[in-house]
Amino acid sequence: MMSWLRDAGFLAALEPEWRRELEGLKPVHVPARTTLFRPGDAAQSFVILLSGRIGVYLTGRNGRELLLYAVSPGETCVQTTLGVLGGAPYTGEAIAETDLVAVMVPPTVFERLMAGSSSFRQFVFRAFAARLGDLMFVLEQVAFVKVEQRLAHVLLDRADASGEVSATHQDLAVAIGTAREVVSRRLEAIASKGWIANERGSIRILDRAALTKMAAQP
Amino acid sequence: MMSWLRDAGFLAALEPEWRRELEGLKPVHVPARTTLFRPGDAAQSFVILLSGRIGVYLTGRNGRELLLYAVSPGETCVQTTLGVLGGAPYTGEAIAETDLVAVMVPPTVFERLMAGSSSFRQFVFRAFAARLGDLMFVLEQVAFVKVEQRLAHVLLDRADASGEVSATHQDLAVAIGTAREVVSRRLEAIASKGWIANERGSIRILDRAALTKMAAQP
DNA sequence: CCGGATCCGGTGACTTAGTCACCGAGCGGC
DNA sequence: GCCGCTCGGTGACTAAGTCACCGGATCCGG
Repeated sequence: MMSWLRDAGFLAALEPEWRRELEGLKPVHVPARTTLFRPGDAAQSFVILLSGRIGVYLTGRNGRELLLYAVSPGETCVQTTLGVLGGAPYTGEAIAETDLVAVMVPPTVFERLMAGSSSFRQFVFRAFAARLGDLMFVLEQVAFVKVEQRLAHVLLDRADASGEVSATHQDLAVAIGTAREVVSRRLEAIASKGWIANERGSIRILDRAALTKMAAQP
Repeated sequence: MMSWLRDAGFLAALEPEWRRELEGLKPVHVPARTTLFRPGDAAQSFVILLSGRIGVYLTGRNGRELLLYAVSPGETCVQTTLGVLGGAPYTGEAIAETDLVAVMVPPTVFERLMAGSSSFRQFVFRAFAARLGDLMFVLEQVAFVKVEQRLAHVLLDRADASGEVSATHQDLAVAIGTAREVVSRRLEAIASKGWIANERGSIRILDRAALTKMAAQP
């Protein structure tokens, strides 16, 4: 049987003596829509995602939600790690958006790897830096950028090759941190300029260039 | 001559053989109001603050600023670390708010300590976790909490024993991520209820209990 | 001690965003 | 076909942010 680590490209530089340590761990499967962590949970392991996608959300007291970042294969859910190693409780809510395959690295193994492998340390720090960057981006958007620009940005970001964005207004509202009604009204305004077309459950982009300009402008 | 490390309580658990490594580093002095890092800077070392205070700010394209967190003695400026170790550019702006004394740990020494000392690793991870927590708090406040509540919160947070808050409206606006005019108007509204008194450059809290309730309510 | 530059705060008018309450159309399952 | 749910639309209102401008307080150099 092939090792998952051999298939995954992201730890290719790992020293051979440490490869074995990781290869011994068996990947776990998780069905879509599972809630992986809730605020206040104490995390138990360092998670490396092999396939699927995890969404990490922040929920306000008013019930509104905000997408913090998505975890893709080869990445790790940093907040859980900090929970284990820094003693902090989990502040976001992680939801499996597809079926998942992931490796759970227990604290003892993690500690050995951090002590022994400089390339593992680099992997971990890069992951931290990337997540912190994601968070800073979201913060900047929410604090300083207008809804219309954030909306244009997320539409471009989520569009497939044909310009189709399959997301409900509610999904988009969570992605940019606003209310559903606001998204509905803005989308209508943009549609009236002929740059997009609204359908039930999806949006079709008609003028990518116009949206790009809209996302960039002050 | 005493070692700075002996005076500082925060790395007391560090193994003796690694203490020497850190004690050899000479603390540097930095005058107040120095800009330590700007967005895009590549950080060169792991910074441990011995005395003074550093403010880390995010600046939007519209010129508005937002206080991300403050670094106190015994803490580290995490973003610079991630810059060194994760290869990410610096996203915030760090300003010395008082005269500073700090130890700059060069990457080579940092790498040795991370490899060899489990208590140093713990120190670093706790620092990361704390900062990530700060960031999540700010994000939640900005995304979901009303200005009036954020304002009450920051006033209580910054008041001295006698209830005096020495900060301009602009300072408060940056602390809660809004515009100066908005702070002025809200403060006036709160003052008209008799809970605070506005003076030039400072606010006196008259009714702590009322503010506390205001900060908590949905 | 004076004059100007700068900092601090106040204000009106307006735009943008968020909230609340409610409705109706589309869609899926039985 | 009917029920119940998701999805989106709307009006009315409040909260927040923006812009332009003003006047008083302070500070500093001469």
